[in-house]
Amino acid sequence: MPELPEVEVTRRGLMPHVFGRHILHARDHGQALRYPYPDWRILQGRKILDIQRRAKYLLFCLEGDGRLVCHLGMTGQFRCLPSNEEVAQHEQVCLHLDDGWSLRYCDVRRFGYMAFISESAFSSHPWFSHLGPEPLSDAFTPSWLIRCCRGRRCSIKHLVMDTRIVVGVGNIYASEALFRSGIHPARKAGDVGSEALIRLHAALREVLAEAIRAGGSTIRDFRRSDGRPGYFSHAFRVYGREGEPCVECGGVIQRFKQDGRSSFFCPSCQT
DNA sequence: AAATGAACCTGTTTGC
DNA sequence: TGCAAACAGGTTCATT
Repeated sequence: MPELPEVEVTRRGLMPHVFGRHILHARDHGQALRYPYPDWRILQGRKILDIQRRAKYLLFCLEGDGRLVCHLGMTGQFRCLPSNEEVAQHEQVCLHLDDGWSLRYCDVRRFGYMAFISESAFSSHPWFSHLGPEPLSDAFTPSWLIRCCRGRRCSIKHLVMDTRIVVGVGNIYASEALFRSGIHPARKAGDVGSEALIRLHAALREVLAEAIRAGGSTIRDFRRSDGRPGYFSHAFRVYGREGEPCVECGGVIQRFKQDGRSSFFCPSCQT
């Protein structure tokens, strides 16, 4: 489900609830996520100093050493509920806080995962050691994107979804950014000219930033931590719009299968 | 090196 | 109406 904007919106929504709170205790409800759970005892009594985001990971930074790292997979979401409220639908993990509220991790498909990672192990951890730049940071530059594309025969869509190139871009925002920059998703990355790549670089930042401002995209499952949906799905120009008219030229948006998932594009605006 | 497919799960939508 | 197939926003692993 969640691409960078949805994870960032979740992070911002959770911050006021958890900042400075101590974790009384944490537990799971027995159903496994993608990987085994951490030993919850390590969180007991710890103070939450910050929530950071790297790529699509949420990082709960704790007083003392280490962070609780969470990935939402396809359908994961965090909710804040009063501790005396019963287990939420599809709730997998509950962190009880010291103010009578608790943080519930809910995940229908259970593709998400969590781990406790100490500071010393963090940067060399396989989930983090090969990640490319954050798309909204200064580290992500047009020239970096151009260099990454040089000589590459994979499709441009595949390339922008490769976390070694740039993080946080999934199927929706890749499609939207390629539309905005007028590039066909199946074009070979090495064949895309630098002017188009400069447009793509700008479009990626634009579309991600706009989506964060709109509270993310809710297609079906995504909810912010307060339960509200995200509104960016109304701003989709190609994603999920097969057969509908292009907002630019009035042509018909098409869909095709690429890397096992749907790609949407306008055949006259994207070449 | 790079492309493809399967796997992890459940729920919803689509088509016959 | 009922049932089966297809599909869903992510990542990793194995196979061509």
